[in-house]
Amino acid sequence: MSVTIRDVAKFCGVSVSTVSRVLNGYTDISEETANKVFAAIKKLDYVPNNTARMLTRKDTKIIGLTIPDIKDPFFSENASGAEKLLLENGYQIFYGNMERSADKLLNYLQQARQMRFDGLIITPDEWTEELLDTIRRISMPVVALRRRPPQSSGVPFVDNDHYKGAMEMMTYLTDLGHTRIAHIVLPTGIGAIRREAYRDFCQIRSIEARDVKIDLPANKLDQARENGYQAMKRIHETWPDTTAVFAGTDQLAIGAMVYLREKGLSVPADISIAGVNDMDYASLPWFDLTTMSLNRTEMGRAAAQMLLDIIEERRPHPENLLLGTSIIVRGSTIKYKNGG
Amino acid sequence: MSVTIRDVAKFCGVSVSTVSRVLNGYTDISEETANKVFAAIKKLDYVPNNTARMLTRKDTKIIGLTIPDIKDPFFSENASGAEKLLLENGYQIFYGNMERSADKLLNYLQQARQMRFDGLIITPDEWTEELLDTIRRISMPVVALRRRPPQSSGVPFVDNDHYKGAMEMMTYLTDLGHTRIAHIVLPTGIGAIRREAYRDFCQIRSIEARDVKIDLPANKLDQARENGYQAMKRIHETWPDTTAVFAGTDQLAIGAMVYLREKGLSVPADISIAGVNDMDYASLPWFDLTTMSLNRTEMGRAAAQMLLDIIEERRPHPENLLLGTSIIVRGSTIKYKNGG
DNA sequence: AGATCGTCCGAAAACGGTTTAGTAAAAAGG
DNA sequence: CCTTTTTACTAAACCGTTTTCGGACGATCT
Repeated sequence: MSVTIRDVAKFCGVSVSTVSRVLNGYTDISEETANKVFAAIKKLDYVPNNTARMLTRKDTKIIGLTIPDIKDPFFSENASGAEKLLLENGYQIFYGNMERSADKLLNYLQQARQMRFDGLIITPDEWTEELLDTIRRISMPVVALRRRPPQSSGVPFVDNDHYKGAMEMMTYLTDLGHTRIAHIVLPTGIGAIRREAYRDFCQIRSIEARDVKIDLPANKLDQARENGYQAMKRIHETWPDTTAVFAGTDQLAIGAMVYLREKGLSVPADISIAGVNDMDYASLPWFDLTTMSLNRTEMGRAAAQMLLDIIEERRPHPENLLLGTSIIVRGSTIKYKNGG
Repeated sequence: MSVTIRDVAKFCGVSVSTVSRVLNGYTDISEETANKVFAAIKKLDYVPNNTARMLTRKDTKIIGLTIPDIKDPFFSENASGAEKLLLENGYQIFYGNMERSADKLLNYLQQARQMRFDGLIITPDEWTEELLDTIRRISMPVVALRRRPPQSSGVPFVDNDHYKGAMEMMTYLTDLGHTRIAHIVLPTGIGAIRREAYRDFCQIRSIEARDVKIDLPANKLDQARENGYQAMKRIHETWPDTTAVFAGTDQLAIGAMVYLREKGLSVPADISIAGVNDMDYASLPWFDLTTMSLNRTEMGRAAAQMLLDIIEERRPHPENLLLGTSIIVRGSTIKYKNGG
């Protein structure tokens, strides 16, 4: 069919192993032979068959990277951060789009095993027993992104420090003078962590905790805006004197804004709103949204670095990594004005 | 290292070829043997080595899918449409994130060749000679998405019918009574097609063509909003009596709205605005954007179908495919009111 | 001159599957 | 009862690389 290493060898009258050596940059080759081989390769338009190469070598230089939902730009940025570092280190990336399905993930892990990937970066929506079991069985380096695995699993992971971030946001809001602050909680592990921070904060400052949890399963978060709307409605009906809302997502924040707009309330004059993520349209003048910004690409990069460290055995048991977040202050939050 | 087909064979006292046959569903196997083999596979937790399998077979059941920019949700939806169909047909998808770089694409094609993919769906930003040459050399089925290749290339492609869609949009706007309609042109092939439609339309209806082209290279379209702003500025300064704007993208449309907002002009009272794509936030009440909606997932699906047809030789030379678009009417466009 | 040492290269054995060709035993046909 | 066909399986070649081991040959040392 296509031209093989044997053709190249024959063409320039050397052995197959010599050609292989040249290709892999061995030094025990005379310059003359090397040149002959390179010329032949170009002439015959020879391209090594990677599947054959993978078969003999123990490594494949492929690492798998799962994306929970390819339509969500957040994950895309995660991915591109990881990709960059991996490419620089000579690895190929095999993306897997999970579409928020646990089965797809399980299936992807099997594929990864069949193809003998060198490692995996995964972002499961949930850590089930079955998942942990599969990870154990495929016996390949895995690092987790954005969803903390059980400690017992031994899977290292990287995420933003949502606890600290939420604390900072709450500090910022109270510094503005707000004391009646509601919180819209995502139905995910991250949501839980931020709620913990929120409640801890409320307790420390002795202010009332007003959190509302989105009641959607984690695999349907794409209707975030509608949920923000509903959550804001509940907040407004339950605690009408709320002066600030910390939403678990910019999407939720904007959903909340839609509700307020309908009710004729204005942001930030009547109520301050903050989100999380710094999505690209958060800065539009209509929203001008104060938000807790996460290190999107940096996270992916860090996870990739951690994985490489494991694969190339620079570190046997890397610890978990929590990246810092920052508050981006925009116009949707202002000082609390008594009776204003 | 890990358990191979030979281990399975030994374990249940049959030959390697028998196990292979069982795995591949051959019928000349007694039920008894088959069961023994399946049991052994489960017991030993055997997983076939896909790289070895790929080496002997001529097909790999892998198809490559390039994404120009993983951060752009438009392409993501393309991809997920294609992915669905391909998975259903037993293919794995190997995504390639091009980050708008022609070099990355070239490199990806080389990889595809080394790994012996069965086929490729690509969305190049530009059709260069080098690209065409590489496609020719890798000799594998390719279909193009969203960027029309030169006819001579023989590469089939699928896209939305932008010419027809633009015509429809212009018809819609003139039906509303507008005659001074500006058009913001994308600096891509698609932009050119729509401009052609726009100009043809203007000529037919004897109205003035007012098109402004974004002067950004195709690989920097992420600043679309800023460009929409600038384009609207130019329109407003050049033709202050413009009553409607057809923007090449929702992003551009929103950028235009930002400008108008700054100038104290209101949409749609002072000027009607329409976009293209029906991005998820187009429906937000602040924008409520009339838009030309494209078949995002359907496109990907169609391209995948076309590729499968070629690979499985159902069709030797598929023609190009142009999908229909539709106008989604929202509040950003209204009837032209003379002196209103 | 013989022993020792580098340098450059080749033969052959993997790697883990698939597939072709063939065979022994059982069933069917005459 | 002998031949043909079918059934259920196996041996071995093959896919295209990498890698180990060793060999030839010229240079250097004693």
